Amino acid sequence: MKRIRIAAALDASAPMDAVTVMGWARTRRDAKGFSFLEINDGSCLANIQAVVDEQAEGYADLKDIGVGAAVSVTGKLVASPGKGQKWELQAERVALVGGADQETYPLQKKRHSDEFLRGVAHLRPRTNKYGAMFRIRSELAFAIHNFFRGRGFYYVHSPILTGSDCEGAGEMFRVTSLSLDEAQGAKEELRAKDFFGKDAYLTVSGQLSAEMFACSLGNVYTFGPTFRAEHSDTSRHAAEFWMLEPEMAFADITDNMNLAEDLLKYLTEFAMTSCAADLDLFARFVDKELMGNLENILREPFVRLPYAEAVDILKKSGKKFEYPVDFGLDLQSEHERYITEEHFKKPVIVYDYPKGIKAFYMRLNDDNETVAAMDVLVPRIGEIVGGSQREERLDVLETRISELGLGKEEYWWYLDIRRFGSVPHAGFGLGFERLLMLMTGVTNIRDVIPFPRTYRHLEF
RNA sequence: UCCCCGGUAGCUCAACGGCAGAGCGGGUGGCUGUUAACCACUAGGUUGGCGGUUCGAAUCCGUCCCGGGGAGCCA
Repeated sequence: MKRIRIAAALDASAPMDAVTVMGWARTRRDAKGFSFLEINDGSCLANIQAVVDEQAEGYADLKDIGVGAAVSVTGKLVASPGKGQKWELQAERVALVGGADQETYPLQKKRHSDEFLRGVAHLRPRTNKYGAMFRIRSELAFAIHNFFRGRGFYYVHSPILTGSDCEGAGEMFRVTSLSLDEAQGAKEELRAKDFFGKDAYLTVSGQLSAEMFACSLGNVYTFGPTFRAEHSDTSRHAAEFWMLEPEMAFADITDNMNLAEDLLKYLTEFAMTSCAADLDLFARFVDKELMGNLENILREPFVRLPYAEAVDILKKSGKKFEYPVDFGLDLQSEHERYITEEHFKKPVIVYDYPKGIKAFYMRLNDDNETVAAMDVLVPRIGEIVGGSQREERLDVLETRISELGLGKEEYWWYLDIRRFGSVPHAGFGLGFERLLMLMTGVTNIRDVIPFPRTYRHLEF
């Protein structure tokens, strides 16, 4: 089947003969003796308009070609006399490839609500909005690889199955090969019977793996699915999501902040230039302020704000917050939003958090009170990046582990990297879905994932 | 897990204690180089489930289910 993608056809510089387009009908407008058929094949947002007159082969099939039907049209690509499109396809032959019953096909020739489309997630990429979304998702994934490859980072495939329950980032999904019938008996017996002979989980983070490889290959990143069994039922959480986690050896928290800022600016610029047509849909129909917000990311350096100063700003704001503000307490959503949306009105990197509210592996600062952690806060999303310089001193790390009541044995390999050729290193995690929400103005994570998995929802 | 809002035709919604409606979509016919075309006709409902109050419930109450928003936790 020789065919031309619609994106290529609409981009033609001259008329063409014997062009075949295959795709799904978006709408059909009948006139006496001929019809306009709009076809989309997913290659771009735009449809191609085919003009089918009654002489064309297969004209009789046209009555069965409604919204959603798969069709093949062969003809001449000619300049369109009508308004709204440069090129159109003068059909010589039309064929119905796969019909769609108009009474039961769920998608109509009009706008649907996001809630409704979630119920037909298998069909929603056929809509303009979700087609655009998933093209942008694909493009930005490639942009991430481009960015890191261009800077000499290696892509590490961190494991998805893990035997350590100490990745330290929330509730984990347990993985077992035992059937429900076999899963009876004492814990030790079950472990012995199970596939790995020990407890197994789905990863919640690739960070620990990335640290190991940073301390070998230098600069690396992981980018893949991660899983959290939190009962978080919100528009910003999913049980399965993609996370990007770069890690750099011989790097400190400032290098880390620079990398995060460069990355966000690169991806923003990339989206605006390489996904312009698809992004425009979101700017027009989803978030009127989208382009302004994206330009705001590019325009100026991000604010770099020590946690202690953030607390001062919040205390002096005169704002009534639901949750208390004080040194040593974590910043709540409302606080982060105030700082980035109201006070600075641009991305803010908050760093040097009190050690009590951060993970054990973050590097203890000389003040003995704070750790070299950094969060990038952006308007509308809140925290998009969270990272730190890692504790590279064996004794300090061991003390932190025991302070927090964690078992040293579990971490033997993690500690080994501090035992043998330890170096300062730093990295961060970026939620890919939250990045997509930032880039498109979409406010629900379920609408930036092809088939979202959330608490109590495992459909498709 | 907690708080708030909602569930009525395929979709988006109206009716808010007294005969269940509109727009869009579907079907049929017409018309036009049309642009989410246009015009006419037409089909389509156990008002989320169960129970209660009432002469009478889509409407009030209870409960369960589902959807949305917010919070916590985080990415």
